[in-house]
Amino acid sequence: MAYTLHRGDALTVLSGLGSDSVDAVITDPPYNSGGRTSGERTGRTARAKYTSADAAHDLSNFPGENRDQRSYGYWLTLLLTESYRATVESGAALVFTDWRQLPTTTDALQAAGWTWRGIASWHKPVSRPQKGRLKQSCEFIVWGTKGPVDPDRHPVYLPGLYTASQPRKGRVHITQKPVEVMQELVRICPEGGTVLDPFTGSGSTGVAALREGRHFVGVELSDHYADLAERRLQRELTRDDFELAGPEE
Amino acid sequence: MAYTLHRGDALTVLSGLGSDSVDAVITDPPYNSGGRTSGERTGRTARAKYTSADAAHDLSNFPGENRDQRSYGYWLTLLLTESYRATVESGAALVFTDWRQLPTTTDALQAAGWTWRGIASWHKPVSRPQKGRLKQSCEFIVWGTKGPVDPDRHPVYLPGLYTASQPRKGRVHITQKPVEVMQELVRICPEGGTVLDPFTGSGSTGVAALREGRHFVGVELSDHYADLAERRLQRELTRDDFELAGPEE
DNA sequence: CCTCAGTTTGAATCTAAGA
DNA sequence: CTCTTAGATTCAAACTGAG
Repeated sequence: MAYTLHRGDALTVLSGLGSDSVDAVITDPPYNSGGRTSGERTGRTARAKYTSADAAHDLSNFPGENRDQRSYGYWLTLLLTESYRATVESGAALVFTDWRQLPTTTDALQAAGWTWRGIASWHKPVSRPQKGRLKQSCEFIVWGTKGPVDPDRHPVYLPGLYTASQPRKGRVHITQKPVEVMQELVRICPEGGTVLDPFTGSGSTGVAALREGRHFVGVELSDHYADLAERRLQRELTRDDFELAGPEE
Repeated sequence: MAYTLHRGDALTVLSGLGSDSVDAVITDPPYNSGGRTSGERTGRTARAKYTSADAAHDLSNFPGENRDQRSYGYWLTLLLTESYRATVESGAALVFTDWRQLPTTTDALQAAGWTWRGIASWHKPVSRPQKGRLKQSCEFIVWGTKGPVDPDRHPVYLPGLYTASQPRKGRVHITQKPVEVMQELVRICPEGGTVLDPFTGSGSTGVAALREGRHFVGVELSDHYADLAERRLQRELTRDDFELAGPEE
């Protein structure tokens, strides 16, 4: 298995990728959510929006959270359009989103040419309860394919609900996804194929891909997170070479 | 506890309901999904769409499944607008939907004046796996309130994920919801308050409301299902009188 | 290696005060 | 007025560390 990590803006890097060069796009774009007013959504940092006021941790901020609603949809469409071009026929796209951006995400996916196939839920057992409300304990995975599903070429059965808490020990990103969830999801890509994640962050998608025998192509804008991802991906390869066992963080 | 069951078209009956007369609207409208083309969606009956050809059960068909996409959204907006009028300030609406109609449902809810508050998931563990795909094992509950949430008047904490299989034994409606899920959801209505369900079907929402100490107002167009619902609701009241314990179906 | 008690915190959400 | 910042809320999972 091998990986490539591009440093730079997702749209710019994607437009340089070859057509039909990846088998699946699995990514967690900035949600651009978190606030009732436009000012609250666009004028605050991700850290200010998404970390509890009483949290003691000191995780780094991440960029891309300052678009208004209209331009968020437009930008996501452009991004998914370039991803579509880079993906082979009958390849899949899996896009994380929260409840607020779910309709925008399904619109963008379809506008970009993908055939929308469904919505899966990621349930986080540890989430803040709210008086007088239903808890927001799920994030969502909007998914689609480039053209028809080809079940014979890649006969995999995946769940529609994933339950896992965010990593706590060794967590390095505010919105870091659990590797065990990503390991299930990367199986939508055929073994030996290539997974693309235009928003690599700390690299959980890549780690999962390598562990499951898929190649990985990532893009990350922030140097801080690109360094982190590089380290985690490198360690994964080394571990692979020496056939070490045992769980990572 | 008491219930009222209106027989007739939901929109017509709702427009006759008094303003601010109910505390929560909890309903499962016809999804109008289940086909990729407009022809597939509108040309087949609900029974043909939602049951396998070899299913042994003999569930009655239900109407309201023949709208095209645009008019489905329009109709749902009208319905939620009338429901909004009938609901007290800070009352809640909980609307079931499948993945295909989710964006239309959040649009309709907001167009009708409700403040959209979130999306909860209902997970059905027993659902058909699909080769090359993520399983569609979740339906969704889009919810909102009429104006601000009033957590002090009604301090309840509800989950964001509900897990239960569709009733199999004793199931009388194609899309019948598990009573245990509905019993959790009706708690969004203050105790002693009134729950409205414009698509009563076999009456699971009403049964749950009565069991949890809420009044119930239902509307059902089909005589077949209205009779069934009437019987189940009546039995619930009788059981209540004699204080019988133990599970139903 | 287990149990048990104690601690921490969440892609939240809202109010009130300050600038 | 608007925009920003600080503070309060609260359940349960997941982790810590002692015995």
